[in-house]
Amino acid sequence: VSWSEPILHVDMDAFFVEVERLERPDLAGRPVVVGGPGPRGVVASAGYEARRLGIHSAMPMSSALRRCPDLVVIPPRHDVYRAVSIRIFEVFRSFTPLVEGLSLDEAFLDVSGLQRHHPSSVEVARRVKASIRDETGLAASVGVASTKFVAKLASESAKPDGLVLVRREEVASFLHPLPVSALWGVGEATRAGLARLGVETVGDLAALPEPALARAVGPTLARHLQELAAGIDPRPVVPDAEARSVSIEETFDVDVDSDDRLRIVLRGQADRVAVRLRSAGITGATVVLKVRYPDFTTVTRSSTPGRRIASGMDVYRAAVALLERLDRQGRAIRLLGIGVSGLEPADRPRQLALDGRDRWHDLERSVDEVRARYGGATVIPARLAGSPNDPPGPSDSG
DNA sequence: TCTGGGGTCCTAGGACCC
DNA sequence: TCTGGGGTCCTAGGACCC
Repeated sequence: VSWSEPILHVDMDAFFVEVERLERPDLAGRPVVVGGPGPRGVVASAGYEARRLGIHSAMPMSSALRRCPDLVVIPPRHDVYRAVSIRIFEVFRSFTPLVEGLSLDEAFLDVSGLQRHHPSSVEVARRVKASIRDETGLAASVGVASTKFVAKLASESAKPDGLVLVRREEVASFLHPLPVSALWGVGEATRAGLARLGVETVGDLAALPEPALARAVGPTLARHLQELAAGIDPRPVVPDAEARSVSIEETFDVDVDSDDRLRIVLRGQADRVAVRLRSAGITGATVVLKVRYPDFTTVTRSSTPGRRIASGMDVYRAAVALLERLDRQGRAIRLLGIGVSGLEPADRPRQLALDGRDRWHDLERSVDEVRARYGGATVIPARLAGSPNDPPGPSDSG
C-alpha cells in the first residue's frame, strides 16, 4: 500500500449516544436514542441496539417508541457533545492541519504531507482511530481513498469501528453497485427523478447519456453526478471556512397563535443569536425570519437594513418588522426562527458616533461578561423576567 | 409515521447600475 | 419612443447534509 489514497474520512459511531454511554454504564446493551423528548421530537442519534430494531435518525420519536416501548430516550446535551468534539478535532490537527469538519463528529483529513513519518495512509488512519479512543474512549470509523466522496462512502461501509481502504483501481467496482442515493447531493427528490429514468444504481448513472440526465435534474447537478459516478472528485480538503450564517429556531409543542407570545419568543431568540455573533466576533447584514405553519408549509422573510447587525435589539427590531409584514391570515404557527447571514468580522473600523445601536451593542456586551462570570440565567431581558401575561411593547424597553 | 435544529449551496426573478 | 447586454445585490424557495 502506498500513498495514492491520501484522503481520510473519519466518522464517529453513533456519536451522541456513545458520549452519553461514557457517563452511563447502566445503558450497556439497551436500545438508546438521543433526541427531542417532546410530542414533536425526532431521533437525532440512534445506538446500534436501536438501529437493529429499525430506528434511525430523523425518525419521529413517536414512531420510534411505537417500535420499541422500552427505548431509552435521552434529551440532547449539545454543550457536552461540543466539548468532546473539540478534543476529537485536536487529535485530527495533531496529525495534519488539513482538517475539514463536516459536523461535530465527522471530518476529512488530507494526510499526503505525512509520507516522511508514516509508512502508509492506512497506517495513519489506524493511529487516528487509536488516538481518538485513547483521548475519548469512543470508536470511530475511517474511510481511506483518493477522493473525498469515496473516502466518505468507505467510512460508511466500515461502520461500526472499522477501517476501509478503497484503492484507486477499485473505485469503479466499489461505486457501481451502490444505490444512487449513496452519492452526496442525491436526496429523496433527486432519487425519485432518477428512478423515473430507470436509474437505480451509480453504475446506471454512469451509463446514462449526460443530456438525458440534464433534462431530469438540471445541467449543473447532472455534470456533478456523472463525475462522481465516474469516481472523479477534484475538490480538495479545505481547512474549516468561516460560518456563513447563524440561526435559531424552535418548534412549539402546541401551535402558537398569540402575537404577544410570538414576540416574546422572538426577543429571546434574537438575544441568543446576538450572543453567538458577539462571541464569534462577527456582525451580520441580513436578518431572516422563518415560519412554519401547521400544514408544514414553510416561508421565510428577510431584510437587509443597510447597516451592520450586531446587537440583540438590532436582530429583534428587524425580525419583529418581518413578522408584522407577514400575512398569516389567522393561521397559527408551528415553528418560529431567526437567522442572520452576510457575516463579517466585527473589527472593521466602526463609527464612534453614539447612535442608539452602538449603545445597545455595548450594553449587551457587558451583559455577556456578567453571564460568563456568574452563569447563564443571571441577566435576562426585562420582558422575559416579567409575567408572561405582560405583553412586550413596540418600544425599546427590552 | 407525521415529520428537530443547525447549517450549506443552488436557482430564479426583479431592481439597479453602467 | 423603443431598446442591448452584463454584473451585482436582494429576496424567496427548495434540495440536501448531519
